[in-house]
Amino acid sequence: MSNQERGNERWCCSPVTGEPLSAEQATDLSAVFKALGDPVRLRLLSLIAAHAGGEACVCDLSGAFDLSGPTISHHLKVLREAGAITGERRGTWVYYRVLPETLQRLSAVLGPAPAVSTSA
Amino acid sequence: MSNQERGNERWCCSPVTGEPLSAEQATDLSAVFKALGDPVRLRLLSLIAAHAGGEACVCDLSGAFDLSGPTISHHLKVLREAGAITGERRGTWVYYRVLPETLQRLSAVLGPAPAVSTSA
DNA sequence: GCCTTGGTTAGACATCTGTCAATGTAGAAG
DNA sequence: CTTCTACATTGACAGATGTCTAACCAAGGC
Repeated sequence: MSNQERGNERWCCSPVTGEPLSAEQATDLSAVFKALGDPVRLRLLSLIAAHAGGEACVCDLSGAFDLSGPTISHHLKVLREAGAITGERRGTWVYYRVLPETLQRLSAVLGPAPAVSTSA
Repeated sequence: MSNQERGNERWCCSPVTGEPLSAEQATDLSAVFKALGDPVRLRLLSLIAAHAGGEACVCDLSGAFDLSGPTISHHLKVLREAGAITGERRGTWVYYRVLPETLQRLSAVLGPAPAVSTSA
């Protein structure tokens, strides 16, 4: 089996308790987990997600950390490249927002996830 | 690790879309995400979870990788220390199994929570 | 006792990662 | 055009991480 293309095979999958991940699926998913595997990035993500309007500019975020601007910028880039967030420039500021489908994918893999409404 | 004050404060939390994680929660959770942030470990986890009986010995696992025994052992240790799996020796073999509550905790944080109230 | 098999531990080493200071860029405001 | 603010990129560096080989421990079987 497993003639996986970038379709469902590779991106969506039953929980790990179902059948084992292929090497490709694991590589793919672990890249996102890795991005979340840093306290700063995980907090950045949650700050963005929880911010009013579902988006936040860097200026809203950097105040929560004792880190330099470039470091925050670096972490945001990692999250962006992992597909966890997107950034859009509006005027002087850059607004970030979460990409829910990426997080849902992880959630689905991890577990018996709370019954999600909108089908698979 | 083990006995942290398991008041819901630190261990359980609403999805990131709810309210931002505290620094401690983020540190705690990111450690587990980090453990899953490696293709080999993620596949190990899924192989264990999907194995018959919910457990697998190292001999069942190492065949799936082009890695030395010690390397597999190292990854299993990382997963164990992150609280994702446990290992138990029975006779000659060591059997590993998944700790579902850890995975569920991650899933809960990531999850868009069943459409409760879309307050934001 | 002595091997053999299954697995972990200990070092060693190259690569990756998080951080910062310095510099660069995009837009707004004089 | 110049300058200021908001962010990003570059380059450097210490520390973490993944991998290996070699050595070690545990359980059986001879």
